[in-house]
Amino acid sequence: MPDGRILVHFTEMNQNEIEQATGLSREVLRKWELRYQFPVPERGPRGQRLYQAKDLQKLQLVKQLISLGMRPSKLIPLPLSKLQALLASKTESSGLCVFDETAEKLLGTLAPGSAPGAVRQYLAALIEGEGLAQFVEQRLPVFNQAVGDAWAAGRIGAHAEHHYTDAVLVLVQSQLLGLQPSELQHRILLTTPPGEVHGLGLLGVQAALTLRGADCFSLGTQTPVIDVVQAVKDWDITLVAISASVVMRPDLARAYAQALRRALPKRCRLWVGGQGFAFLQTVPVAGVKLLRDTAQAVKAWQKLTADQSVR
Amino acid sequence: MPDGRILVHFTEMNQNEIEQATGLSREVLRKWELRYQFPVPERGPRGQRLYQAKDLQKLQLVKQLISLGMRPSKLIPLPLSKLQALLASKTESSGLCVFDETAEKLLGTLAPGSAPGAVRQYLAALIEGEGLAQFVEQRLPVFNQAVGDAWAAGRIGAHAEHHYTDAVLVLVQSQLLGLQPSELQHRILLTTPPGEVHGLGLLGVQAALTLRGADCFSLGTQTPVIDVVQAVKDWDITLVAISASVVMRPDLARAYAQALRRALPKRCRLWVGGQGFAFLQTVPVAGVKLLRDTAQAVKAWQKLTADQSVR
DNA sequence: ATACACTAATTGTCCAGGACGATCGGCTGG
DNA sequence: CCAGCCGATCGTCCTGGACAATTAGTGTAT
Repeated sequence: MPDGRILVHFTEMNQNEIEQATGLSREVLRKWELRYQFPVPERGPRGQRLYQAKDLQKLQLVKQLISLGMRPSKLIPLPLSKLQALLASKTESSGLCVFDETAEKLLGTLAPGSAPGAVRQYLAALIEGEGLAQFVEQRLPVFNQAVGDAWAAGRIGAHAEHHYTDAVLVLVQSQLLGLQPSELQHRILLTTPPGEVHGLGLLGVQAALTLRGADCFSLGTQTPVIDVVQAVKDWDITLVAISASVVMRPDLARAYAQALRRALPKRCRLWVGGQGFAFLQTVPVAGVKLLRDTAQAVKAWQKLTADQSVR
Repeated sequence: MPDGRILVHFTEMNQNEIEQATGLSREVLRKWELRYQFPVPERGPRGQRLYQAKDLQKLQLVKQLISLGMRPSKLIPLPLSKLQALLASKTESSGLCVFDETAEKLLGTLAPGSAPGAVRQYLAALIEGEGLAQFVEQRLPVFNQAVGDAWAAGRIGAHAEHHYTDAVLVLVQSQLLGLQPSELQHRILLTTPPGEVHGLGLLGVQAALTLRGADCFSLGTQTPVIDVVQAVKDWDITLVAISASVVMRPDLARAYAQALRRALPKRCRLWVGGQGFAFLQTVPVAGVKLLRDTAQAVKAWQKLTADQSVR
């Protein structure tokens, strides 16, 4: 039985590693060090910062709380225990934690100590039982939220989240393989902005639309504007769908949407979705359609195809 | 018919965009500007650098040539045409360009102007015809190389490469779905270092080993050391396989391997492969096994299981 | 008391210029 | 022809400062 807390093997990490582990840039960490005296790293022989593994957890907690709307200056002076308490109260109060029996079972298959193949088995059984459409539109959004929350709350590790992602991807994609598009007036291109590694939201849309006969092509995650544009020109794409999760910084998401809209041909539609684009609801960008969830995407797709058939 | 060269829509990009499009960091670009007077960006109202789209191609070319072993100071002063000529001669002379009829056909399905679904159809037919094992071990390495070269030579766009990756991933993964592991003495964890986005090499190994009864789990790409360690503890992994492509910087690859070896339990084996780890052949790291290709991985796996059965 | 405008503090990003270690290339002597 | 040395190259990290954008706080008018 692993105890899940054996990180003490290496006590020092250079800023490259800390950047990868926390998602906080060098520059931000340096400013924090100057302004709040945390984290104060050791120094190597040439004066390089050597961050200590013991600071890692606090940094991760602080980052999560910031993404929940709190301010760095209030958070960083707090001790670890306070931060954990804060996070717990925040995740509960915000109604984010969904109470769903199926989702709870899923989290059980991801919890430390469970077999690594359990998730896939569980998901496969679920798809088998209720069908892909039901799974993609009803279950998947709840599951994704639940897994994200469980990770944020520390209930499951980052590796478990990746493992869940992998399982969903494999299962859903293989189900989609056999389907033939019936609606040939549109070609849909799907991807996420650079920096956004979460592709599951997109997968949900792809599955839902493919089930309704759409002709979808995925570029995977993190496609620069310029490559999206190339693909659109090359393949005569008529609809681009972009997804971004909460972890995407809103200003970067907005910049991406604007740059893309500017660079795409006018006749190509641009749909964006996911919590990373939620801000568009208050401040829309011309020519960019915001979709709150998979269901809305399906609706929009049905409307689109209906309109075009009439003509 | 798209002409593939319509990038003039937006002429200025901030350093965030240029970083994503070229893969060159802010700092490197600034040093180049100081040392070689290229690229010299426009400046925004606050003095920020606004890189021009016209410099993009040259930067990409220079980067490719550097990765082929040339020096920046020799390359950057050259005009675009010289760089293109250099790249052409380099890719030809280095024997990298494989002459393989099947690979040529594959590239045909990826070339500008061809239908976006063609790759998947072609690959599916190939797998159907010759079986997964043959495809994974014989075709895939050649294909990956060919696609990578074609991208480097500008024959296909970055989007086409992503599309190829997506197609292979979906097809192979769905084929693997039905297989049950028969060799239960080892659990294998597969991933790539942070910064390495190419997961196809790994997929090849995963497929080859799964076909031989191994129990493989993929964490996707770009897993920080700390998360790999967590997964190993959590799931009682006994073998970790890491892959890195040419684009991975050797020093970072080495640092990753060393950090991982240090942090992993002793009883957990560590295998690395791909061109990104080729340098290990001359300067090995203790406790890290280098595998040149999928075939060698298969061999090592067979040896491992044979040894263990004897006991 | 509530709404609103306006000022002050916070915070992330960018800039300039410098230092340094690792690597590369060429030169020299054997 | 080759090993070893030395200078040039090149990417990374450092410091310290400026600034815009956002947020928080204060005061005023209705």
